[in-house]
Amino acid sequence: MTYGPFGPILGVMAIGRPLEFDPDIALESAMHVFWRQGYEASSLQDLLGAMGLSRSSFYQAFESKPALFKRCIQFYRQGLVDELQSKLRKTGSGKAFIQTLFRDVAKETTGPDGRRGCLLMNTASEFAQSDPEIADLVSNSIKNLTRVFEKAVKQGQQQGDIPSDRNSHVLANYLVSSMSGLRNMVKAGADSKSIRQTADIVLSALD
Amino acid sequence: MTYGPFGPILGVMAIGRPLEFDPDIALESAMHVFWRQGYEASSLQDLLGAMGLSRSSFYQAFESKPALFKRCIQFYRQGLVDELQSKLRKTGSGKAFIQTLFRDVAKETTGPDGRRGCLLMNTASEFAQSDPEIADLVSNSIKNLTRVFEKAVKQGQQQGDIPSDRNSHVLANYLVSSMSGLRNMVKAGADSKSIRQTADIVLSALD
DNA sequence: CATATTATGGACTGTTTAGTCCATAATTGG
DNA sequence: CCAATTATGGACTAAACAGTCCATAATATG
Repeated sequence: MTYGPFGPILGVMAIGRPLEFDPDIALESAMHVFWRQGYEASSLQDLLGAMGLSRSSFYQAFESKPALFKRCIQFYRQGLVDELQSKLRKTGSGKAFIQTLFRDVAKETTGPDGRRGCLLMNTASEFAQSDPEIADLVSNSIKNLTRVFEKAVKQGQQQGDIPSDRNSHVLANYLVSSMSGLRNMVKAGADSKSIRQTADIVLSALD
Repeated sequence: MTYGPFGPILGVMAIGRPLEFDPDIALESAMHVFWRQGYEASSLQDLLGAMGLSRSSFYQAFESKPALFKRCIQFYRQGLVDELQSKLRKTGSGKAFIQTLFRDVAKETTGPDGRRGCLLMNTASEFAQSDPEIADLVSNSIKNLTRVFEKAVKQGQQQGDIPSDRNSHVLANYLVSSMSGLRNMVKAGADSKSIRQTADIVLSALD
């Protein structure tokens, strides 16, 4: 019994011809296309090119363009939340974690991956409430994200770096909103210096 | 000599068959479509329907879809800046003007025109820097907008309502960024109460 | 080696897209 | 009333769009 490059899963060998691509890598490639260009501006051809798939393989594996997009959002959310939680753990200080996060937005003005914002906020902007399923997906993802910020705020309060009389949930909402605004300023063409200055004012709410 | 409904301008009677529509009203109708749906999601058919024009009349008067969009952005910017300046004048207090503006975002969660954000920020989000002409248009429009905020901040400082040791330009950038974030939270589905709470934290930077 | 099953490549489809063209209508000026 | 000019309606076009279909390839199992 031989094993294909992407099987077996849980010891169950798939029957029939094996996939010639890694679905997770293809999904991630598609995510980057949507992240850079948005949903409407990403054609199936763009996506197939980035994923390295033929139409047949794509439709067999991902059902449709909207279905792919929804999976991309979940994939993005998962990666983002994991990354933030890991950073928070490593940093130790709740306040320092938040400060670094906001100050680093100034770095997003350069490079090939600069000025692409956050996929969740980009999607909120593109769809607003026009598609209920996507609205739900975005809303829930942002709630997840907010929970990480809230955790960081509470940690900062316990560590004596953030005033304890503040409502951590409200502060977390404020941070998410501010991050969204900051990143949209980057998209609008703001330079690194003004982003950094704005970030510092945002952060002054934690003092 | 008779006068058509939209002529003459400056006493010059146009030769040939007169327009059957008001170009400014048509432009405004198109603007609302782009505002609600974004550029890519607005088909020519959507636009023609809203403007009440045939294809021929449209292309004769507005050249192309991208050309129309650019005019819509300028139209929006003009209206927005005029409206804000008028409000600032009427309010008298620079700080109160800013406070009202931010607190009123909470009202944007309801009604048919709710959750559509700001056309300029929506466009920044949709295009980022992918189209140089649009990037320029958005960047300049935001600068205009920022100038109004800066004026309000300076006024507030002269009136003793905002600390004078703060850089008014940096504060203005912060306010524009925060407004963008707040409105994107509205698009993401945030409720009126949390928007109001976030707005109040944003405004605490003026104390 | 045969059969069952799934994956793949490429051709194909119907729809929608932005944009063009032309015959006709409505106006001004002579 | 006629010529010049501009506007309009509607048919038309070529390209792009998302999605389908089918013949063939590659694997596992018996």
